[in-house]
Amino acid sequence: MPELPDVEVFRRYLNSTALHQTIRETDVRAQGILEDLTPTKLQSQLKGRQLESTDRHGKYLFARLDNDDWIVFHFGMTGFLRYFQNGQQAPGHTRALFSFENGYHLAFVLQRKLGKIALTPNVRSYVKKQGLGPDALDRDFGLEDFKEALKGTRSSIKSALMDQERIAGIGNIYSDEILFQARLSPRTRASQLGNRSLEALFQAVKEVLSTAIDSQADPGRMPGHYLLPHREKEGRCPICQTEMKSEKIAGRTSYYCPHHQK
DNA sequence: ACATTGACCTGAGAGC
DNA sequence: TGCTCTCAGGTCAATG
Repeated sequence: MPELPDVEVFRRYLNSTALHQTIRETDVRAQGILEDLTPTKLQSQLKGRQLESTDRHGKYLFARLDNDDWIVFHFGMTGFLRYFQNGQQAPGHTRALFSFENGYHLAFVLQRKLGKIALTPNVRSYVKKQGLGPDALDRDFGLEDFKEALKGTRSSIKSALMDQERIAGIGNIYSDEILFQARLSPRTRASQLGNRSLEALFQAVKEVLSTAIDSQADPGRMPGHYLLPHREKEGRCPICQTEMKSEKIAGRTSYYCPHHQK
C-alpha cells in the first residue's frame, strides 16, 4: 500500500484532520517502531504541541510541530493513519496513538511492524541521512533529472525505478503500472533505454503517480486502461485481454502484459 | 555492481 | 474447524 501515492493520500488526510490541535499525550504500543527515540522522549517532545503543517518525500511523511521539529512517519508495507473520536475503539494494530485535547486521536496503524516513527529538526537533513533521491512528483524533478537518476546502472529498469536512492517514492506496485503505461518490459536494462523510451517512461512516472493520487490510491477508482485492477493471477491485460504474466524480478513479484511489454 | 536470499513482523487466504 | 503453507504494497544486511 504505502508507496508515494498512498503516502500523499495519508498526508492530505492528516492535513484535513489532525492539524492545529494541542497534543495531550502519546502512547507508543510497539517500541520497536521508534527510530533513535524512546517513548518518554517522544512524549516530552510532543506534549502540549500542535501539528502545524505537513510535507512528504517519497514514501516518507513529515508533520511539523509548532516548535519547528518534525515527526517522521514511514509506513512499511501495511501502514496507514486513522483519526477518530473519544469513545471509538482504536483500530487493530495501532502501534502509536496521538491524543489531542479536543477528544480526538490519531492512530498510526501497522499490521506488520515494518514502519517507523522518528523526530528530526529538518526534513532536508532527514532525507539526506536516508540517502533518498529526488521525490518522483517534485515539480523540479524533470526529464533531465530523471535521465540523470537512471544513469550508471546495469540493473533492470524495474529495479532502478524502485531504488529509493535514485528516485524516491516508487515501489513494487507502481513500478508495474508505470512500466505497463510506458510499454516497457520490467527486465529491460535501464542502460538500454533510448531517448524515446526514457521520455515515455518519465511521462508515465508523472502520469501514473498523479492519477493514482487523484484516485485516492484506490485501484477500483483508477482509469480503465490501468494495470493495477488486473494485477492478480489470471488477471488480463485491460487493452488486449492477454493473460498477465507474473514472475520475480528484482526480488519482487512483478506483473506485466507479455504482448504490450517486450 | 548486481541479483538473490533471508530477516524483520503479522495475518489473510488457500489447500488439506 | 483447524492446521499448515505461502504470500504480502518496504528496507536492510549478508552472500554469491
